[in-house]
Amino acid sequence: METTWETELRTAGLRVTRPRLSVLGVLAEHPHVDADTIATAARTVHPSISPQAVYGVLKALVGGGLARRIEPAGGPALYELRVGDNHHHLVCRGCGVVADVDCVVGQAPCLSPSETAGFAVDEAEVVFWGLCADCQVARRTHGYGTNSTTENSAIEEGVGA
Amino acid sequence: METTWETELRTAGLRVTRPRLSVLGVLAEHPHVDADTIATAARTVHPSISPQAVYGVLKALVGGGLARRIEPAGGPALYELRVGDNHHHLVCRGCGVVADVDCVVGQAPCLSPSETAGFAVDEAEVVFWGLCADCQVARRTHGYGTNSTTENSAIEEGVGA
DNA sequence: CTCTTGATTTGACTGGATCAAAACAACAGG
DNA sequence: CCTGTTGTTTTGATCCAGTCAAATCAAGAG
Repeated sequence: METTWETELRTAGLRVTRPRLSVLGVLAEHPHVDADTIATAARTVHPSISPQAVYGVLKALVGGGLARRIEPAGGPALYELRVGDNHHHLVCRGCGVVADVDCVVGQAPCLSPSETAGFAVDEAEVVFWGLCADCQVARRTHGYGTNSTTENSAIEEGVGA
Repeated sequence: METTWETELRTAGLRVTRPRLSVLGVLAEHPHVDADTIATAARTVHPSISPQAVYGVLKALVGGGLARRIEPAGGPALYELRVGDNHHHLVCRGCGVVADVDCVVGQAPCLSPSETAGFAVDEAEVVFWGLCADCQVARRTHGYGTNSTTENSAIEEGVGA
């Protein structure tokens, strides 16, 4: 598998280094994670990696088109490997879990606002806010979100496609 | 005009204070501004207002449903008075200008992802990214975005409805 | 006018992210 | 295989938006 990443890195004109492979490994296992979680997870594979190195790697990956950065309001930025297929996200207000959703209605509608006001639009970003299944249960059970504040990153869930 | 805001504040169960009226005044003139710009502008009317007071006021306004907070990726949070009508935003990658757009296709489509993955969705946030008219010209003229970095807030532009 | 309660001020602090310079490693060429 | 160049990683400092807590102050009820 790593061979694939090596190829992709080279194709993007990036050198193949241990930190980069570690980060790619983490991203492959966890679809939506923040920089800090990536650093922690990557350290199990490559102990000496520093948080700043992770930022550098992520910047390089995003720049090279291997990863995508998403920034849900009110939280740290998350990174994912799914690039190229324009898909959107479901974010849980309770625990911060992010799930993928394929483009809402086919392909085109997402990219055409009624009035562009002179803007040259190149991307439509759609974020659905709500409560994930777990948080709905928690809220009904304990009266108010309980398992919420504890872990609001590092968790992930893949759905679309 | 202030009378209206006084009424709205009271209706929301909030006290009518000078800082609040100042902030509302700024928001009425500038549809999409960040907290810092609001503080600066409000100071022309009420010199002694502190940045933290602005955060407090904004929090109160958002909590009371008088203002809405939007957080475009990569920039500080912006605030606007248009609440209740679900409209979306066009953000310029060059200068950060934000313009309003009415709901893409009528009302409903915005709220139905193809797969909810068990989520109870309550809001669909749509952000269109692109280049505003000015930045398109600037980019074509100077080869690369020029008037960009200088002012990326405090500017605003109203369009939809 | 006075009192209560909520709002503002002041000042310190957090967390995510960026920057710059120095140490280091990938990989092309000999 | 060895060497040099150049892009990466490290280290450490720094920035900015935003938050928190205690003290002061003013809105509005009585």
